[in-house]
Amino acid sequence: MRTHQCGELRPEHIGQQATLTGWVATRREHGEKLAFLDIRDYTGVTQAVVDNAVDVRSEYVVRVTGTVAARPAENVNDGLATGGIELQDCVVEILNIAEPPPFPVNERADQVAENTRLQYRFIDIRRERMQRNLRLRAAVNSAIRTSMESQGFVEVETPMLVPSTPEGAREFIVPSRQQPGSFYALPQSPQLFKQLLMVAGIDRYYQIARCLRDEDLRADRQYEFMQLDAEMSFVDQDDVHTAIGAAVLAAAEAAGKDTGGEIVKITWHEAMNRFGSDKPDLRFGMELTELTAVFAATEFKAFAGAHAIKGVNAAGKADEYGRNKLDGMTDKAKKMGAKGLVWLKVAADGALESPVAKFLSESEQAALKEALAAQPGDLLLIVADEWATACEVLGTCAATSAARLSSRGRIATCGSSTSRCSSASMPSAVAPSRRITHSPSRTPTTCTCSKPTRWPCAARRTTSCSTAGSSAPARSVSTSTSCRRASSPSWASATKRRRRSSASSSTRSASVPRRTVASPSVSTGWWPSSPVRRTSVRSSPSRRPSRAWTR
RNA sequence: GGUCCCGUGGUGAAGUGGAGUUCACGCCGGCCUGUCAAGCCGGAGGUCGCGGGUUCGAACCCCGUCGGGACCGCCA
Repeated sequence: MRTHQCGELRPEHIGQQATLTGWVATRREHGEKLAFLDIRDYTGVTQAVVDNAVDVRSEYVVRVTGTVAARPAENVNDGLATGGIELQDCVVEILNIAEPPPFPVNERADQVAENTRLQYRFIDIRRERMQRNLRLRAAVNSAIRTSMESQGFVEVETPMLVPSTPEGAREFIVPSRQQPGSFYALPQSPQLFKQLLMVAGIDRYYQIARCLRDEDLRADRQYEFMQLDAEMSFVDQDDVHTAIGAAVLAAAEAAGKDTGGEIVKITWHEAMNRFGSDKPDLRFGMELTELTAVFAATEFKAFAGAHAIKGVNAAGKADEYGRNKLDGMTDKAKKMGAKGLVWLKVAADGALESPVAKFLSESEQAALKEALAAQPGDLLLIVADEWATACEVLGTCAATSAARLSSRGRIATCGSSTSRCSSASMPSAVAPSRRITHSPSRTPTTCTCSKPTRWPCAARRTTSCSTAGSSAPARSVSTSTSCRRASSPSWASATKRRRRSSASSSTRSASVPRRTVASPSVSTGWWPSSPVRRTSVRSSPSRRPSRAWTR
């Protein structure tokens, strides 16, 4: 059908006959006879010079046979990988005609409403960027698999149709045809099964698992996402870090990132202490400074007797932050549980400008400036509170102002890790075109895709380590590869939730009224599933009111 | 469940009470033999989401409704 692909031909092919297949990306006509056609496939475009009248339009699918020729020196296109050559004496065969596309099949489509792009997904994916994203995703997944397998992990797929699992999120449910009134749940994560695998002696399990959570959407949140899920037997914490770290590095390298070959380890305590966050962004250095000693003997009531006093220097930000912004930041700090937020601006003469400056002695002001390495134009932020509160609040302030800098390009961020990437995958999360009423007359097959799958930007790493009850000592890790929100619950709160959740799971699993009648034989692999009669879609009744699913 | 924002040719935008809905890209036709987002000339394409109201007059204001989006609640 073809001898080469559209991004393949180079000057070394000059003189050869070549046949290309692809889509007509653009057509530039000169008179009745001469036309330049850009033929596109996923590898790139090649210019074909057609000097016989052929009526081809945008997005026609064609096969072009011609001779690879050097372009005249003045017509070489350096912006194109194939720009040194062109196909001449072409015979064009139209394989399929096409209507004009509803939006341009190039980077301009980034401006087009997402719903329109989703409606014509087959056109959208023709675009270079979308092709690249899909292939990037495949490369990352492949690198993860290779890494995990080289470390002795066994890929095991767990079922999609399962009984309800006791986790925090609402589950998608699937009605049972055989047993009306009973439902399967779609897994929020493969949590339960992997521990059984450890008990069963698999030793090392992994899976790039699809997780489904029926929670309300956000711009960067989706109904379904993928997560690297793993479980290991007979290991300690370092073994887990090493194994998963290798996979994360492999994934980053597959994405073309320079990793330095190492993941820096710091303890949670150190992360909180230095950055006020359990997910610190090490790209900017706004570290928190311990100021408790500076104000040990202070008469300023807000500082006296505080468990911890932490400060951060937002260098050069004094002018940027007016009273309004500072008040807003103070409000935010209070909402986070702090008693207040002290700010001080360093004036040109080095004096501290602040509502509270008069309460601080000369020596305290001097020590403060020294501790924070304050220079004129700097904005100093201080929180005196419980240690955790002080750290967390200041960490948030620092991250906010750093993000503000980043968005203005004043901090170099590593590309895609902060920018929102366009959707790369097929629209996997299908949403009903209108509200599902769960009436028998309306079936989900009428659904249209309304929500894209947005694929990894900042991969949020949720690393959970838990030992599996009566099994061999095991460690589990889930590394989410989807864009969950950066403001998602902290490690501490997540842990609390997990404990609550798992505490309820033991009682819950007994209290869920499972049907013991002959279960439909669902061959999802190795685990027999059976539908469960549901009166609540919530898996954790202690946290939310039951909700009848009978509407 | 809540708050806010947006619906104008195929696409993206402008127009916020009064002249003929405007512009760019795309599309169709003509001219054009070295373009590469080709160029020049001409043309077609609109229920201004829908319904009601206010007004001499509504794309514009009000009410309702449908659709979309952002955020909060929610979400390992």
